[in-house]
Amino acid sequence: MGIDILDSLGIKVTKQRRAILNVILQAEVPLSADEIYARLAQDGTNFSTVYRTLATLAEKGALIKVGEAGAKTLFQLKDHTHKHHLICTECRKVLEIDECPIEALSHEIADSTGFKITGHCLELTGVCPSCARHLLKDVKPK
Amino acid sequence: MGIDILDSLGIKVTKQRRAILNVILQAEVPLSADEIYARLAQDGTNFSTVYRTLATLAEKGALIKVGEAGAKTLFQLKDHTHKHHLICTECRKVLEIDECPIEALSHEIADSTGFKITGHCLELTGVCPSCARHLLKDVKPK
DNA sequence: ATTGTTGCAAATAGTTTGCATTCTG
DNA sequence: CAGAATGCAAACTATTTGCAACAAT
Repeated sequence: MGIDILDSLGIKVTKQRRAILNVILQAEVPLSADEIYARLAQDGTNFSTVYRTLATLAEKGALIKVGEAGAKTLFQLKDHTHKHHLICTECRKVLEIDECPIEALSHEIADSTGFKITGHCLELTGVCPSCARHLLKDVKPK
Repeated sequence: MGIDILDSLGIKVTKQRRAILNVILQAEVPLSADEIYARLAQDGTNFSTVYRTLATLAEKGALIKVGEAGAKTLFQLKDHTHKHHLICTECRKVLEIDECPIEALSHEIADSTGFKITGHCLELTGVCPSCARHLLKDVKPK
């Protein structure tokens, strides 16, 4: 599983890369490098390898980076079915959003700016219902 | 200049804060902490103070953070006139985009998810005309 | 056999923090 | 004057890199 993906990118198929890709394939949400590393612990894959593999996969276009400015980078499959995220600023829970109002916009912008548009990132932040409840009771910790 | 902003946030007006805010007010594009620090060099404002001030201003809602995941955080005024960005992946040039197709979307999403939507971030990436030209000639460096 | 990939440890980059000092309201 | 803000240096966190050993094509 995932071998075909690695193969089709024209990079060597190694045990580590398969393992990393599997973690990502099995995840329902975008993961950070250290979350991926944690789920890999038994396999004895090195942290540097995780970073290098993620960088390679992102460069080859198999993964995309998401996440807020200044926060840990999250990685997810560059999915055919294009998804955006809604992130809870309290607990960091991530929800997927279906709509993507950008495709249309991007042609327009390419024309007016001369840029070759290669990607976009749309993220909404908010407070999820469960955190909202806690915030009402407790004084906000930290 | 900018004093009224600080005042209205209910925080103390100091020389450093005024200087930092002025740099931001005068910038036409979002700036990173170190860019702000650089433009402040003569004023002898400390780097920590820059970070602390930016954090405070962002917390109070006067600034927003933008920028790609994993890259340096950029700060800009939270403008009434809501702007998004188009960033060149080669030279990091930043262009502003006028349209914001999100406002409408966010009500819809708030309803369906129960989240209280507090913000959003939309960014497009691409290659600017000038970098596109260079990429044609040179082999891409690095 | 050759070249790309990995592990390890050390280096960076960006950002945050503790504490004594200084300044604003 | 009291509490908030600053400077400085040191701590952190996330990420990257040099190099020798190793594995995939």
